[in-house]
Amino acid sequence: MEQFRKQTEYFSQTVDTKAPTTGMSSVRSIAKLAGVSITTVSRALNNDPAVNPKTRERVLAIANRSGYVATVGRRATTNLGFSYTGEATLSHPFDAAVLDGVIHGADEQRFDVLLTNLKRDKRPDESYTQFFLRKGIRGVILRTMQESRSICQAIADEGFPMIVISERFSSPNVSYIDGDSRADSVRAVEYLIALGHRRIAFGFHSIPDRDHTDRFAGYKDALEKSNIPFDESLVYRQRYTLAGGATVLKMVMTMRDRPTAIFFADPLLAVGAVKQAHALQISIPKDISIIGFDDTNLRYGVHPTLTAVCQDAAGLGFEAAQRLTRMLTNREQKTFQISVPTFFEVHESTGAPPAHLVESGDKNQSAPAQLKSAI
Amino acid sequence: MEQFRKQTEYFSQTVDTKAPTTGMSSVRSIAKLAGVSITTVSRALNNDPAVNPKTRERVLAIANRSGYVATVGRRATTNLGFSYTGEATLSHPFDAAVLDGVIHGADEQRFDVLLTNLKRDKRPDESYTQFFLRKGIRGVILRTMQESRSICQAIADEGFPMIVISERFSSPNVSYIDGDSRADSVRAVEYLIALGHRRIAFGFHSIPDRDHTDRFAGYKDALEKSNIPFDESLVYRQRYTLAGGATVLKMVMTMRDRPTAIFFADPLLAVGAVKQAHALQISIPKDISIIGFDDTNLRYGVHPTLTAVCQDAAGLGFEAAQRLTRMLTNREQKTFQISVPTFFEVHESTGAPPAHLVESGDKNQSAPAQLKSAI
DNA sequence: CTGAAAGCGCTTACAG
DNA sequence: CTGAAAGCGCTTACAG
Repeated sequence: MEQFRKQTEYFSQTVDTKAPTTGMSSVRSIAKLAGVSITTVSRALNNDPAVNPKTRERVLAIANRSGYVATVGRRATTNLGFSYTGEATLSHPFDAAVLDGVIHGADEQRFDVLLTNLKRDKRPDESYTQFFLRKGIRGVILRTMQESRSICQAIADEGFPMIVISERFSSPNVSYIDGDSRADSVRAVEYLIALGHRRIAFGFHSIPDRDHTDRFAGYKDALEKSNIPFDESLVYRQRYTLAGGATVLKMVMTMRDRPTAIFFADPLLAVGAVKQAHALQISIPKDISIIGFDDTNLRYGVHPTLTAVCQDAAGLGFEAAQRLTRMLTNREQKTFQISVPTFFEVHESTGAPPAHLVESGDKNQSAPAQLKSAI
Repeated sequence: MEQFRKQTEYFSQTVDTKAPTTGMSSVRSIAKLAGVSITTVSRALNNDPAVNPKTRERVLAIANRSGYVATVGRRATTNLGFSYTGEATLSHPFDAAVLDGVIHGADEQRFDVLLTNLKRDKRPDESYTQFFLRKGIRGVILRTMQESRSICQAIADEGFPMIVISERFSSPNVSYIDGDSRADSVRAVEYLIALGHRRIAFGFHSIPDRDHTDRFAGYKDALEKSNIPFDESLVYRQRYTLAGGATVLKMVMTMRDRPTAIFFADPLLAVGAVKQAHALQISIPKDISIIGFDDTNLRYGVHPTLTAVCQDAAGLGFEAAQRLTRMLTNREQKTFQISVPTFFEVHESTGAPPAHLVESGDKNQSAPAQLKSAI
């Protein structure tokens, strides 16, 4: 498929951690390597509480390293897992696009995609490896949030083949692929500043994740670089819905000394704000400029077409699935840490601020000192 | 989840075809029932060409009837399949919403959802039952198009647990759940007629499926009921994209004797048309009325909010998955044939036609005789 | 085209 | 907490 061609990688590092193993892994081969009986291997794989924790750990580590695979009948499974470490957010366009990409990325090596619920099904006493083996999953693609990042780390530590989508990890053993939106967030806000905006609101969703944290940081960076004091009252946290975006717009427009531009870190918020502006007969960009974020092509669905920081969510899913399944097929173990830069597109939702709202004097002048001290 | 509460069924019939079976099904129990050895059962399940086709068929039928389930290790699989009989269209909002519903519907009975590619993986010589067993799938939810409907029939004929989403079948052994949009399509077009519209265009996507065929039929019904001659030149087939909708709008607006309203059978087409209208500074509904179709909540994402025929795609997926997994858990076999009516919502994209484009004379008068004879 | 029997991979009483 | 051995469910030469 055209849309899933390989992306150029700008910030990519690949670490070989193990040579490919040879031969098929079985309870027998694991038993030999672990120096235990096949009985113990079976028990360890099935989480029999009788097994010594140390033994269990050793067996599972060898199982992962040797590429042990559950069988349906006598055949090796070909399931690629797709799991959330926290709440599933599949109704969000980002996730729908990622999954679409994952399915196509799994195509080449003829893997099927199994959607599993870690939260629902993982027994508290079993390891992640045991859980995935039980589901016939050979490798897993993970979606995570800040508060459940440790689960990704734990899965990687067990040595189970995995890759996280849209988070970053400093531990070299955790594979991930993410879109790096911070630089373009800076660029987006600087673009607004260059157009003459000084009071710029920021809207993001209320679930803490790395993407939104990055974009928030980019927003603050840009303000700081232009000596515009950061104003907490211009920051809006909302649920990622159209209603959330509409709320931000309504609040912004009714503020005293209102902002002349809004940068949204979430596609649905941006679309909801545009919609609300139409309803209130507020003209974009004449009355207010809006920059959105777009994981797919929602920016083209509204009028005016949104100036937006964009990433190809389907591409991230495709890349993750293709790399992981190739790794599984070639029986090798690598770690991928890939950051794909976003791109910034200027369309029609941004322009100069309304004349009557611009402070008099030099546009490049920094905000007055009393504003700074107010923070 | 609030959004996945059980829907009221208006047109539902449930047919009991078999009493629940008792005990676990195995090669041994199937062998006994089929009067063959376990060797032959194993061969039949694995599609060994040596097996007599009649024997194979008998064995597979018994396997389905007795609820034979592949095992991972020694455990029964809990995979609910989600498959397309033709091209996958997961990037469409309808499919994304359906899948979201399926996942939540599978939750109650703790099933996982396995996305498989029939086209890619089914070997030409194996039966559907064999294919699904090989994947560890216990029941399958199918998405289909007109030209691959026969695959759904074939799967049902084999006796494999299944349910089709969004098609209808007359054979009593094929389970389905669909949204019935014909009546509301009539209502939508009649609403336009009541507002004074006479030249009403129809836009739908180019992939022949039952939903769109229904809506087209509803469109024609409504015209006929009001004695408005059907005009093929007002029918637009487009790919289900924003660009497709934009094209329809541009073509409609440049027609001689142009339509004053458009009824779209696809959400993306409708959104694309609204967007294009803004770009051309065409006012909705002052210059043209638009009625869309909405599987999710896209109608709220554009301005003006779209008057639309709506269905809850996620609800269809939820219902299908919940019924199928309950059936599998209770080891019973039933057929479901359920039609959930759509609903028609009047919002802001519809109004009276522009005065200068309305034919003089009584609005309720039928079209001139010479137009009728032109068909 | 079919089956009895050996075999494979895994699990599970039983024994220690 | 562990293992030898029996057993389970399925597959696969081998024989006919």
